[in-house]
Amino acid sequence: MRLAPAALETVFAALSAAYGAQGWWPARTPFEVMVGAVLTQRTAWRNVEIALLNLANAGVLEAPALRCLPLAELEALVRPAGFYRQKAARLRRLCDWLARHGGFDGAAGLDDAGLRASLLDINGVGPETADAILLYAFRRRTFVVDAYARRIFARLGLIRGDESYEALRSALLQAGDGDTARQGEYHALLVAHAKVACRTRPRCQSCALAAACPQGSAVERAGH
DNA sequence: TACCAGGAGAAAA
DNA sequence: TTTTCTCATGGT
Repeated sequence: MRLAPAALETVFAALSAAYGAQGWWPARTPFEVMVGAVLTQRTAWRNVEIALLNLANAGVLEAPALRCLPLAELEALVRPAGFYRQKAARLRRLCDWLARHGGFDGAAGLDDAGLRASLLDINGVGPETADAILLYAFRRRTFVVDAYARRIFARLGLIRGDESYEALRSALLQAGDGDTARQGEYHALLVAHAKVACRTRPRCQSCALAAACPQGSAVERAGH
């Protein structure tokens, strides 16, 4: 599939004007990015924040400390983020992976494709989690195709919405010529927009993309 | 009260 | 190979 670069640019410009600079990802360290990426799987970010605060207060928001923590204690700390048994095990495997690769700096020695493949090899790290980690922790160029991106681009009529993850990622990468910082900003703007306006039940009256969106005009025509 | 939230992997068909 | 099921808490 193909996407028109101009369409992506229009969306970026409108969202950028509406929401301003996002400065993502909300984390202080690359490791915190990685932990947040796992914890936010199918989970609202506010619940992730509670779990992250628990980890920080326990002094285990760094890989070596978290790796040594008994699993039951880790489960208790990440419980507010939901799916806590799975996520504790996934965080543990992520720490094991870091240790195997000589820490963050060691892993950063891998090239883009090698790093992505290696991350995807971790049980519990799928394509979206891997891309979030690649983009925001390792600053590699990729596109995070999350539920928000899928929903917004589908409502705009730019995609069908049921395409495979890889098909969308490659189309979005090809259409966007931005550098890593811009890719990160793009995804952050999509998240902001999905939370404010393009929610599950869209609030089209306050939508910065309404002019370009079939959904928005449909709502307008219906008199909402 | 029911629904929803930035997935991923295993099991079943 | 594709679809369905499971994992779970907390806010609206």
